[in-house]
Amino acid sequence: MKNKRSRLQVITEILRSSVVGSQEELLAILADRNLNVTQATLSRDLKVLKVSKTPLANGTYKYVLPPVTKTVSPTGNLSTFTSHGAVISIEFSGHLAVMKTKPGYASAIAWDIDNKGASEILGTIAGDDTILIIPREGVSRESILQLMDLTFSNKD
Amino acid sequence: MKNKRSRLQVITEILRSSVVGSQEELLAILADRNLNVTQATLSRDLKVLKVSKTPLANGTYKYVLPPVTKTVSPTGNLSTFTSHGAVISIEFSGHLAVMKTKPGYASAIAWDIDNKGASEILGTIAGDDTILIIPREGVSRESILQLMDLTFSNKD
DNA sequence: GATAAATATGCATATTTATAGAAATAATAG
DNA sequence: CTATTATTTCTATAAATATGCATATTTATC
Repeated sequence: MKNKRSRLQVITEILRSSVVGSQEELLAILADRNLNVTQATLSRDLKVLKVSKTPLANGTYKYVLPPVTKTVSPTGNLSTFTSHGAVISIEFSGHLAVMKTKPGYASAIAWDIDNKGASEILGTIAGDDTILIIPREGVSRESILQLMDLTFSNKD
Repeated sequence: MKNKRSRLQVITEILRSSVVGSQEELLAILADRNLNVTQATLSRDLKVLKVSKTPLANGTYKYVLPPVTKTVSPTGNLSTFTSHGAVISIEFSGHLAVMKTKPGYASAIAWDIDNKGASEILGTIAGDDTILIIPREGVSRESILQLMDLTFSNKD
């Protein structure tokens, strides 16, 4: 159907922001948003999204999205920092991105990021091997990754 | 029974070393090792172990163990600092935590936090007396506090 | 356009997983 | 030891999830 892509998007948003313990539950939430599908479809959606069901400390369950860690493999057009292999990973939490680098590299790489002059990025803060990247509002994770010349290599 | 502990141990070993796609399957493997339990018990075991079922790229499923939280390094772990009063406070804003320390301590403590290898924490960035702690998505404030060997003095 | 191929969905149902008791086993107190 | 209490496990079953197949919808090809 036309709306599969957007449904998957909505599902990830829901799972990112709330604790959902069963497909029935998620089904209801989707229905609230006028997304009416059956449990069968949902099961398949979750499979596509690689969402896993995991037990929580409080005795309940939660459907969790796969980590958005992209282990780094540079695209054709290499920036200096990715080609040096100094960037280890980038992962998101909320609208923030955290980039891990080799020890000592963070400041240098952060400088590079800042000096791309990309409007998508509001600013960076670097420690020794960690950079906090603060995107502007409304900037997607994908576009940040693209900006960093990173491609996905999600693993199991 | 007396062998619950060891059974859980065996289960983790199995799950660590092979791809198991259903409880029935795991059940059979356990039976091979003369560990005869019912699926009901297994379901509870997996719940205790916080094992999650996640879709694989090849269209099948796999039971995966939770990320290992590394045990503490011999010297200077976090509780040393917290118990000696170098950590002044920790407070949350959104999903971020900000820890205040005695002047000059921040980097050292941040290093300790990083080196706990806790999967709950995406990264830290330290100044002189302030540490920004970025938890992974979906990680509760409580679990961050626990991780820091801190207890609550108030609400949420 | 028409038609073929590919993709997505629902229905019905099989399969899988979780849980409420009851029963068994172990631990503890007197 | 015996009674009491707590754990662990099982049986039976409920609840949740996955999937085969038929149908609808979209996309590609002519």
